[in-house]
Amino acid sequence: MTEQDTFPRRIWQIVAAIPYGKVTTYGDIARLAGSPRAARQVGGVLKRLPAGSKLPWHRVINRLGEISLTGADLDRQRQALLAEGVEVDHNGKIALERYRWQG
DNA sequence: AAACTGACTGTTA
DNA sequence: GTAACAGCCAGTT
Repeated sequence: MTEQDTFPRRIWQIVAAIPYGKVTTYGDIARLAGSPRAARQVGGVLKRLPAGSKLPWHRVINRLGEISLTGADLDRQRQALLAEGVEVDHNGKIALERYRWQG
């Protein structure tokens, strides 16, 4: 097996496992990936996703239950979440206790 | 190799 | 409720 075990690959695998209609946080993904202090790097991986990726990156939000993106990007993520039934207010705030995914 | 960057988080005030 | 700071650590220059 020539498969490498790189940080981005672990992140991609975890994000791919977030169920439809659920969300999780950067910190939780980092913890599941085995680098509990690498929440920032999780954001870095998602930011650099290959164009055309089918990963549900929009299901990842911050620990306060808010979308971390701004401007047009925030709006895109909000629309993607609304489209799968996640309630997001106009500021990008989500009821984390209600939609949180526990891997 | 070294410096810089940042889709984060916890603490402090 | 806000804002400022300091750790954090993998990717990019």
